[in-house]
Amino acid sequence: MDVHRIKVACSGCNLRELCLPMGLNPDEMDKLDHLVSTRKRIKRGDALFSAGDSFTSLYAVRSGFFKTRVTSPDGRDQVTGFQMAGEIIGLDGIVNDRHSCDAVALEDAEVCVMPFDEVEALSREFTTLQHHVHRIMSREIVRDHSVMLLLGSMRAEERLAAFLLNLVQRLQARGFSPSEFNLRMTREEIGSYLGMKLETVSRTFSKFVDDGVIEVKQRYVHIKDTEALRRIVNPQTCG
Amino acid sequence: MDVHRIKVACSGCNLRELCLPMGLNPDEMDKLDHLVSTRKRIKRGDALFSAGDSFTSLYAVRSGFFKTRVTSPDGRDQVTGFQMAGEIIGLDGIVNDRHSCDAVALEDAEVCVMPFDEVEALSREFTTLQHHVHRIMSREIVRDHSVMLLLGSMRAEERLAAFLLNLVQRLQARGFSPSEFNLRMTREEIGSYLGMKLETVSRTFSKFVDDGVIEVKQRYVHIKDTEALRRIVNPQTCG
DNA sequence: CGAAGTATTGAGCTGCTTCAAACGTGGTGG
DNA sequence: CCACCACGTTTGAAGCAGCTCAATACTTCG
Repeated sequence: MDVHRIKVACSGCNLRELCLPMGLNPDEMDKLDHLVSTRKRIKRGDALFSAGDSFTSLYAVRSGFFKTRVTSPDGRDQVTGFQMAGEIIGLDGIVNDRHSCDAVALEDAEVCVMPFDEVEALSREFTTLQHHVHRIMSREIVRDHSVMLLLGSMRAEERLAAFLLNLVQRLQARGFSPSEFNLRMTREEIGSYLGMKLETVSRTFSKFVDDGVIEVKQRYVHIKDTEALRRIVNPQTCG
Repeated sequence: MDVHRIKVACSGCNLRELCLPMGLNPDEMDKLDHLVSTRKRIKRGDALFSAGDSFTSLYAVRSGFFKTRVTSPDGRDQVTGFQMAGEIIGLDGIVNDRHSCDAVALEDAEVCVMPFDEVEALSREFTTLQHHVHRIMSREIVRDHSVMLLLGSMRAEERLAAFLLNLVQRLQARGFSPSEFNLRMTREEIGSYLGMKLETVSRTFSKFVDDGVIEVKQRYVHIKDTEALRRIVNPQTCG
């Protein structure tokens, strides 16, 4: 666990409009800079934390890409999310002072460490920050509900289409192309997230390619027809 | 929307050890009593709130039983949870100031209304309450992750067994029998929650009955062999 | 008592999984 | 530098868990 102390400021971070400092005024931003005093590098394949680890901090992804996953007592894994720059990891740990999932870097990554007791202390001072923390947790709950909808009532093609649209939308919010990107995760990890087997993920990709909706070369994906993907997610919406 | 003003106190509530006031000292409890000044009755089948409604308050279930559900643009429903006495509903609304799901009473119910801006104000005063609110949101996130595990990687029998065990465990925490209860929801609602069709739910119940694990008569369920249910959820855990 | 909603059960079908084989691809060490 | 190996991906073929469709029965309530 090597924590690199790097002089860092939220106020100068290019993610400040996506991340925790969103909407804070300069004064509040100053205080936040003090809170987020350390960063931590995680190498590809390493865990930022694991289920059972004691909970101390939230983490803001500064660069790189993570997956979170839960494991059942008999060893089955479920990927519960993929996190990219500006997103917050670790909220699962608050309730029991222990993490209940693993957070694994899918590529070399860097996170901002935010000790949770300091987050709480600062939240008591600044209404804006307090409300923002609440919004971040609520957003996670709403996101989880939409994953439940996906897992509970969509078919394989709909799941993959929804996944691609969600990914591209988040990448676009970060200034990347709305039509092409490189996946950071394997077919198996996508499958785990979407509740399907890796072979089904692969076949569904191939189906989309055959239909001219996307181009795929290994991890590279080019979305040729976003509207077609939308139609796949929302079949026969008439009216 | 008829709001009944009832003189009510958290301090005298028999759910205080399960609900929001959990772990507060008498002084803090007094303040909370002031916050939770109104209750609201909801008749069976009616919605406490619906997706799109503006968000103002959290609700603590005082009596009765709710389901929450999300609906996709093309009209598919997914039940995201069942809530019983002492549980908090409405956290989904914080992020966008609008609710993103429906909360529907499965039987005549009563909730304590907690205006969220007052919850936030009081949280700034009392560290205990602040942390407790965070824990409640975190608990919801952890719960959602375990539902994702269920939906993403369990088979029908495992899902239903996990569902029954979870239900009975929560009922037990409220002083009810650990082995028998009446379901408040239909097979279809169970199926929606568990990502299976109502016929499959019914067949799986019948299977459990044939195996001597439970007795079922319509909504009534008697768990005859809890360990067997545990073994179904966690197959071949060797060691 | 009748009607609407809920539950059970059967039979056939299908979408996804399983099992298997072959094919990249990227990293490593001879 | 290239051969090799581990890992990830694609594709095929067969099987099956859960779905669909359908008929019947039970329960509740006006």
